[in-house]
Amino acid sequence: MKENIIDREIVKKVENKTLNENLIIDISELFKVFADQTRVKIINILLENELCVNDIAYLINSTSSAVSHQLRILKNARLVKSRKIGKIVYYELNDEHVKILFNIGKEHINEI
Amino acid sequence: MKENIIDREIVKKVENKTLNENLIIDISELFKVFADQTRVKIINILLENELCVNDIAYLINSTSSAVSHQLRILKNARLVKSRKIGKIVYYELNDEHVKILFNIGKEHINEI
DNA sequence: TTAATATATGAACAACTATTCAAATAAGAA
DNA sequence: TTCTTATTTGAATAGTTGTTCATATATTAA
Repeated sequence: MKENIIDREIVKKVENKTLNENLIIDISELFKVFADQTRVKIINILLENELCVNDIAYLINSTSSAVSHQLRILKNARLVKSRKIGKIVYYELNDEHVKILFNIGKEHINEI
Repeated sequence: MKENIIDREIVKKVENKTLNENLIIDISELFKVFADQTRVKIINILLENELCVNDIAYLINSTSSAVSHQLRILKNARLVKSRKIGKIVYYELNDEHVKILFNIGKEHINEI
């Protein structure tokens, strides 16, 4: 498992600033949520409007079941929040981080 | 597949601003690269120093083979670049977007 | 009450992916 | 040359995950 060290000085320097394991896990878990076409499509159409499950499904050409599953994942990650009016559930983005991450991702793509 | 439309007015409004399919795919592909603990660990230790494969493997307690596989994925996504000196290959982050995405991800975690 | 609609949920399946292992390169040392 | 080291690579395996399907729940209308 452990490999030989090539440059001991740099390794020691870096060792002192490594983030703790749990933060690394949390960060990768957050990005996992963005790592799916369906969820990115949902985030994209929610950028400026709240929408209900059926309309989301219609707009991304999917089923309400598939969308509902993905909305649960987005909600668990605190990326969307919802409010219920009668039998309709409206979803919207939870905060600015979502938009910022989405837009920086888009920037990176455009500059490749 | 197609669901009923609940709010036709909003749906029409949103339909006119949907990003094209390819951009959505590219964005989700980009975030997929961040969606793995090993790759996030690699990005984390490369934030301030370039490092060779063996030292990366040592620092994240992995093998050079596993790291090499992941570095290839990071390189294909243009998130890292490398230079070779003798038999040693040094990897560093490719641009500021990587750091920005990483840090915004971290911010989001800290505010949850 | 019954019927229809919107959403949520659990299980099963198929597709994807990270790691391991073995082997192959590539470069320097002996 | 041969040996050792650093890195890469391909195949196999195990674990993960998104969609589908059937069903359940919740709300409104009739």
